[in-house]
Amino acid sequence: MTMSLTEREREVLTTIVESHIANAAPVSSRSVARQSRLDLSPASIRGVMADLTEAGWLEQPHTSAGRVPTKAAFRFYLDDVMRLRPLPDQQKERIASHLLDAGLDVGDMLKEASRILSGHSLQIGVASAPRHSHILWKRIEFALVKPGLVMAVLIMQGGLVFKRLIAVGGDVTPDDLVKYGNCLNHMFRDMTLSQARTKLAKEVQNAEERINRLYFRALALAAETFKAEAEPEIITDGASNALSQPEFADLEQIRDLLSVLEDRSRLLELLDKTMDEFKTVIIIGGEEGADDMGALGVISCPYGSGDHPLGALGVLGPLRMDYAKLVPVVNYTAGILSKMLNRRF
Amino acid sequence: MTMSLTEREREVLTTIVESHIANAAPVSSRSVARQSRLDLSPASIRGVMADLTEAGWLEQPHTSAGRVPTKAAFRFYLDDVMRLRPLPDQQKERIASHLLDAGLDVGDMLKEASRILSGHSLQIGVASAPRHSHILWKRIEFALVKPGLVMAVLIMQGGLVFKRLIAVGGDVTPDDLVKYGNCLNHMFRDMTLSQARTKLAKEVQNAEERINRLYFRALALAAETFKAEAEPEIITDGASNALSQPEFADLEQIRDLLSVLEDRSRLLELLDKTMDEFKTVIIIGGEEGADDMGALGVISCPYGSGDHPLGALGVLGPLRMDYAKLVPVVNYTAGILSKMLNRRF
DNA sequence: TTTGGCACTCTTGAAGAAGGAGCGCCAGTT
DNA sequence: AACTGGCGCTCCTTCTTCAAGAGTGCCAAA
Repeated sequence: MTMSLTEREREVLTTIVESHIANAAPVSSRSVARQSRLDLSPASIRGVMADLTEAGWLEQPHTSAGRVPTKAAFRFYLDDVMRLRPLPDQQKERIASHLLDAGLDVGDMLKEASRILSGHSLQIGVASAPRHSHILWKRIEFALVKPGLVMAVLIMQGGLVFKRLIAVGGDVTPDDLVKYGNCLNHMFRDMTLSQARTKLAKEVQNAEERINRLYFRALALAAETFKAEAEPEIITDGASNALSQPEFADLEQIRDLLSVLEDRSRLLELLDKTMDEFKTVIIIGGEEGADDMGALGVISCPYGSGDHPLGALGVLGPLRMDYAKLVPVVNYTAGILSKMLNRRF
Repeated sequence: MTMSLTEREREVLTTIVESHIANAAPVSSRSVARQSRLDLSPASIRGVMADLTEAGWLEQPHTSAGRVPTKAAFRFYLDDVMRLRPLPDQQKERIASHLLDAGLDVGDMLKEASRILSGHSLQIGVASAPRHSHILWKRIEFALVKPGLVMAVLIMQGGLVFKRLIAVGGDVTPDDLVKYGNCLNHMFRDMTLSQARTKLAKEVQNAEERINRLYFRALALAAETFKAEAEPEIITDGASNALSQPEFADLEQIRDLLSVLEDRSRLLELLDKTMDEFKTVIIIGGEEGADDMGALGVISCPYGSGDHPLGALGVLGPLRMDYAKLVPVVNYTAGILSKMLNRRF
């Protein structure tokens, strides 16, 4: 399976993968003979297919069926063979105009993006909100909702907002709050939220109330603000239309899909993978860290401002997706989204 | 079907509905004879069942199968017969403690509530965020994110927050913003958002920039804030565990469910029904305005502060649910949630 | 009015038969 | 040595048949 393929094997394997992607069915030697550039009879193809099967690139559902590509074959196809089909201008325009209509709010943009992705793929569109590990602290403000109850509003890069209610002593005045805010803003401005969280934890340990009461109080407020688990916000769209795909005739598959869809934190991990590399990544079920996601695949691409990524978006579907078409769709959508975010600074 | 039932028919129909709820299968005359209080032979029961079938209360999947209750029968059972089973104290405690752990944020509470509901029902838990038509304006604040970009934060009753980015002229100063805020707060305080929206529309028409520039500018900002469609925020949980229910062996049913689940605005309409009446309501697929939701049912109960409802929560599942158990669960959860919200004022 | 009995219908599962798709292998051809 | 046509084999799929079982509908007797 690691051994290299002859030119002929390459061609056969590629043909099989593409045919399977197009038809969702096992591929026979006859149809390979017809479709491939090779000018060989089915009998000759059969020989090649037998070799490929033995080497782990193909599988036979049963003795007299055609062959189905294994995950390894998909990986090979994705990495070594696939030529992306450039996105027609018309589609680009449609994507861009829909996305631009979504408004200024990042949440709305992401919703629209996953709707677009699901529409173009007939699969499931997914997107992760800007991650705390990548987004910068701009300003925190506190507002006294009523005596003893403070609303903390953390404004981040790009106008992203995180809010939280905090119970405090009844003696806190609006003036105090302004001071606390200033203090914290001075300390954390332009850190990522994760950095801020770490620094905060250290400072809280060291600070002593007696020495600097203001400082101490401010830290306590910030700590409360951060108390909430960084909620893994993931937006998805199109689960019901994905069910029309033939692979989901099987209940087991549906269950896999829904459980992936509901376990947001797992989905988040997948999307995060892209961000480390800052490029489009395709993850196949069963591979490195993506076990327990059955025969599903994810195309995921980070979006962000200029040189650093904020979150990721992509398409979730069965292994058998039209990657050559969808990767450019995902890329383009991520690109437009990034531009929109950048323009706001 | 509108004609009234004899005592005997009532008893038979009730037995059939309950048996079908418990077993998810057609009910035979034999089992009715065994289960019902009536001391009759299967043959006699058969007569009654034939009558009920003719009158539209029962259906036969095929000639020699037992009978299945129609939607009308469910409606009859729910309205006239069902005795709610009181919730054991132990479960009450579990629900309350989970909900209390969720924190101060309304969004978190609702997430936890729908998780609880799905856990207790093995169906899908749903909840709608406080509706704009029912929630009161407390205070709006504007913050200048950078020149030309304003963040509007609308604080509502109970610390609920709605935020929005607005592009403005570059000459707006923080001082201006404070003034605008004061002006608007004075005008709209303690109105519901819907009322505020209506009033706003009127004022904008009448106001003339020349006469009162401040006033005009403030209104314009508020109008921008409200521009976003009141996004129908619906929280759901448990879609994948609901698939273990026998009714979802059928692909068609699954598709129904997922499409209801994805069309948030339709789901919202359903939940809104409850709020008008301010009591627990059970809606059955195909009934008044709930067509196109197939053979699904919703139990929904409003939550809110004291005398006026804010939103609703409940359980979504197949027609065949254990309503007698679940209605109290939903009620109790809504009650606790309401208490938690009230305590914050 | 109720009930036991019986014929009838329809589902379900198993078992077989026919048809077809596709492979493996081999012997003959290029 | 590489390729190919041909043939037998395997396995899936569909259809049919058959028997068993569940449940009804109806009738005649209690």
